[in-house]
Amino acid sequence: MQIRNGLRPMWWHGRFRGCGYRITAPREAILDVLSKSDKHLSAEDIYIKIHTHYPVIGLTTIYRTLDLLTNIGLIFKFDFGDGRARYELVKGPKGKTHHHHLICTNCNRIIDYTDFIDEEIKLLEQTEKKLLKKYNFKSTNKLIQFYGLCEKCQKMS
Amino acid sequence: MQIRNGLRPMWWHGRFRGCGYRITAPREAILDVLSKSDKHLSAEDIYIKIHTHYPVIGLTTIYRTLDLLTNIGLIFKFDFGDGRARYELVKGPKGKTHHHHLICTNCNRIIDYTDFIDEEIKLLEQTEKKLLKKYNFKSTNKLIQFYGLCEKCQKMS
DNA sequence: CTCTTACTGATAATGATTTTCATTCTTAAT
DNA sequence: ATTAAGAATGAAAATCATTATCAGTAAGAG
Ligand SMILES: [Mn+2]
Ligand SMILES: [Mn+2]
Ligand SMILES: [Zn+2]
Ligand SMILES: [Zn+2]
Repeated sequence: MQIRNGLRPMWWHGRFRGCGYRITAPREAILDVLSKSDKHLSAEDIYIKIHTHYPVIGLTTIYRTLDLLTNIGLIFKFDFGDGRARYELVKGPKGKTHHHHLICTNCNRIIDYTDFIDEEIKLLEQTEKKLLKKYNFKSTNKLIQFYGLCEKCQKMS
Repeated sequence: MQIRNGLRPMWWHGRFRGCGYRITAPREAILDVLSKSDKHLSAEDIYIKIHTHYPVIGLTTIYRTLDLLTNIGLIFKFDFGDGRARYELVKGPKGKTHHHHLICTNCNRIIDYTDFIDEEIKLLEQTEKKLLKKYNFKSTNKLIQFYGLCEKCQKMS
């Protein structure tokens, strides 16, 4: 397959080894695509990006790998309501982890927003504690999304 | 078809007429099922419930009607990540509108929670305003969900 | 009651994701 | 470096929720 661009271990190799997973060309390629994009890519998006360079890698493997990466917590899987899952590296280049999404219900544009998050996070963590007490529900993830119209789509309506 | 249980106009008839929609037996049946359940029903759930009594109504119509009801704002459509959409009347019997969801990622149980919402809503509305200013994004809906393990599933792990 | 056309349901189509299974490749052990 | 075990892969077929088609039905305005 010969995709490896050098044998230097990448930052995620350790995590993989620790879980008993093998490091393979498709996995390298997929993580590479994800880490070089700031978009919210679907499985097919990734497939197409990789396919131009390495036609060998199949869509099945993309799905399997994305599942794996989601499970070990390296990527987030989102559903923005357009019928296909979208994926995003948990840590962007600068380690910015927490952000939420604005979703235009007209053109499906996704806007990341990281502002005003501190208060949100604080409140949500409080809430999590209360939920644990009252419902015995141990929350591990929280999801916040705003649906509406983006600037462009407001003008057209 | 003859499902109408009486000719008395229901609370939602006005809304329907106003939008130019017709009042039909399948629509009555679907709204009836939804208003008598406190669960989060999928299209098929509803189909099965109705089908025992009125085998005439097809799944296609269920989907179409749920779409319609979602669009005119009578019901909410949710995706809890199990591959099928789930629906819920916007107003419960007592008019309780705002609530969010705890989702067990192990057994898929959904817990409604209405506690601690006031602060949340307040914060979110603040945030909405800020988002409008900064991104010119006009939010119409917000979604909050907590993912984690319910009481039962914590014990088993 | 009649007419227009919104609504319906059977059926087929779609399209994202999963399953299957024979083959290939990673990697730990020799 | 060689080898052996089994994890990972990809082509193809299968799933399965949702949507599109289309000819027939019925709501409801006049
Ligand atoms: Mn994002
Ligand atoms: Mn609910
Ligand atoms: Zn838009
Ligand atoms: Zn559970």
